[in-house]
Amino acid sequence: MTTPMLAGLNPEQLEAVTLAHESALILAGAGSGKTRVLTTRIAHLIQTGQASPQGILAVTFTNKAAKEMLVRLSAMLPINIRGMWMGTFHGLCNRLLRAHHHDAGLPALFQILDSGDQFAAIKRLMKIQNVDVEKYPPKQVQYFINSNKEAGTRASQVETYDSFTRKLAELYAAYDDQCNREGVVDFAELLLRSYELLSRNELLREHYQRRFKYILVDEFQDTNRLQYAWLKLLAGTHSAVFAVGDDDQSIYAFRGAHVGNMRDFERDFGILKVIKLEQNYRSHGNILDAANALISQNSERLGKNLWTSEGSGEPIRVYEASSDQEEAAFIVDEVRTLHDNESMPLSEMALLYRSNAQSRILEHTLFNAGIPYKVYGGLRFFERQEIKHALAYLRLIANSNDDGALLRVINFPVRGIGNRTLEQLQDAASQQQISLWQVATSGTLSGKAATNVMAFIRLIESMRETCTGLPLQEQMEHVLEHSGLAAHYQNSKSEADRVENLDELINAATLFTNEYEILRDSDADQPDVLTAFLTHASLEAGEHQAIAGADALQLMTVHAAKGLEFQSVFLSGLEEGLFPHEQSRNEADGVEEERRLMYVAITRARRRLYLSFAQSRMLHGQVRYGIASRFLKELPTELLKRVNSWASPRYSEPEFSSKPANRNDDSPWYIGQNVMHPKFGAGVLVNYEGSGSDARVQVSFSQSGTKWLALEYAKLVPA
DNA sequence: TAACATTCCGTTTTT
DNA sequence: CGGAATGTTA
Repeated sequence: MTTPMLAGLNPEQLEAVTLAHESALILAGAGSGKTRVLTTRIAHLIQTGQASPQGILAVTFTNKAAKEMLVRLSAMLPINIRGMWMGTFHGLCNRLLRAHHHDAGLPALFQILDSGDQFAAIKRLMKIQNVDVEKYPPKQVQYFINSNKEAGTRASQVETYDSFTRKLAELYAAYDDQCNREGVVDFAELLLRSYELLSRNELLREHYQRRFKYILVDEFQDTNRLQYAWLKLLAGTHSAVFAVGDDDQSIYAFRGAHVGNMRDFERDFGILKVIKLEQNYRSHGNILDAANALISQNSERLGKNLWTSEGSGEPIRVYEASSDQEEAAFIVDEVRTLHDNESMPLSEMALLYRSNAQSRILEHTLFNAGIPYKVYGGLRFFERQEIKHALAYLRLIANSNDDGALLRVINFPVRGIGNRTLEQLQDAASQQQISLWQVATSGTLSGKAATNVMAFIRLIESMRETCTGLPLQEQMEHVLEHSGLAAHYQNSKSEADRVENLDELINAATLFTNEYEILRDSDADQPDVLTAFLTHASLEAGEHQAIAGADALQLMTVHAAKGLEFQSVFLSGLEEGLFPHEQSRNEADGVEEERRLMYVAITRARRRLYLSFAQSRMLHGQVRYGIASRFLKELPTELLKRVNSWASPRYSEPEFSSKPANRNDDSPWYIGQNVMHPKFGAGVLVNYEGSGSDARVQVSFSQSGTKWLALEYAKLVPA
């Protein structure tokens, strides 16, 4: 009685999909069909009548993952999935808080601050309170607030042991007051508020506990403590929680992810059996063997070994470059060869690096070679200045107490409202503990400033009046036109792309409205379309790169590559200090997290993997000399193949000396060596070529620049 | 208020 | 070195 839906699942996948009403931990290795298992289980539960769509809550970490699940699910199930709660933690918390905003102590139209908005709000608060930003960097205050919220700690509960932490706790309290006055919540607040709502309100809690018989969690290793507590609360004692994750791919500890949640889950939910998905459908054997060998060096693993039914494939290619430039040149050459001779699409190749700074030289080299490439990780659509400005007008229409929105646009475009006017407004506002809007409308100001401010107030009010009841895209057009934003950007010649983005924003509004109407039909208690759109803008900031289409090489950090796969992967900068990053050495389990990151990088490759490192690299405007990453030495040598053109045969056995490699065993010269020349003085050896009597070395002299010298003739001595 | 100069800083990042 | 953020001047 196997349904077609279950056909093709391997035994472990099948076991996971068809589990009865019990909580389970699914250890899903990279490329093991995790998303398929999740979606098939949901479909199976519904199809067999074990659950109705409204009895299911599925939570993911990113919007992308949520969307993918939704798409796959609707392809599997003919029926509408209305009533099912599927989304990110933040999205679901938002939904809960909208539905019960009164019980949660929030205004119906509360707005959501993204991290940038939050940062601005904190800086604003500190300025009003005259806090020394040298002593209390706003970034640190933000981190303090967020990590406390993620630990479930309110300002009043923070343990303070000195004047410094007391001040931080004080700022935390003041910040929360400010948010409450303005009717805004930050990301962490969405979760904490939602957690507190459920924990305080027994009726509500029991209602949802009864409703969600089945809870499914994706990327469980990335959950933080608050998210886990939220899940536990929601699950109660009767829900079956299906947690899917991979402890070996936990790479977000630095932002609060707590892998320990996996062990806690086993304990707290009395998990009897952990299902391991270890068959990999992505990579060839050599790549998996390398990944397994590497990750086995970590302690504290739940334990898992990937395998494939496919062959071992090609060896992993290792390239040792003399410099970052040469490394880039090698990669570009190789990319071109793969593309031209083996007709591999550029989009099937990824160029990965540990830190964003590394992309510059790679981009530069690619650009000069005329190879199309696409870098992931820039500004996202809804984070752009012009978009934020436009949305600020809409936010003010929805909620005029949003001081952050008001400050962003009260004088943009310029309306003759300068700093001194704003200071007057701010002083009065903090004095009376009311919003800037309330001060502005109360007639405290006088003179020309008052006239200008009143004109602004009237502008917003007239916009609000006109927009009420209009379709979203018409509201957007009206606001862009009457705020003067459109004209402002049209008049500026250097900002043509901003005009395009604003047009795109109108487009986005139209698209959003169409999708939202369908959703609203199925669920009546959804907010109005404007609030929903503003929420969407905060919670889903959009793609990192707007321009899609043309075949292009994919450039990104290893973090950004998680979840993706490519035919060929180039992993660059495998040097101690860079990967593993030197800062990771000070952190508890820092190197283990870096190793997991390396594991993620390796397992992105389907067929071909290149690992490269450079003996010298330009960093912070200075040449730095590095040695091969320890991670290279942790890979079995029989899986590797050195591909340096100059490598002498004896180096085909990979060997990464702790000292930068000599070319000849009998040569005293190595890259990075300090040398002395009778005429040019002190310098550093940066490159070499040839051998024997033809050997030449490149030396960077501190006084006389960089020169090539024939070793046989130059009177060079080690220094 | 905008253009220009200066200073600071430098892992990874989604919501 | 290069950018972002802050400070200074016309």
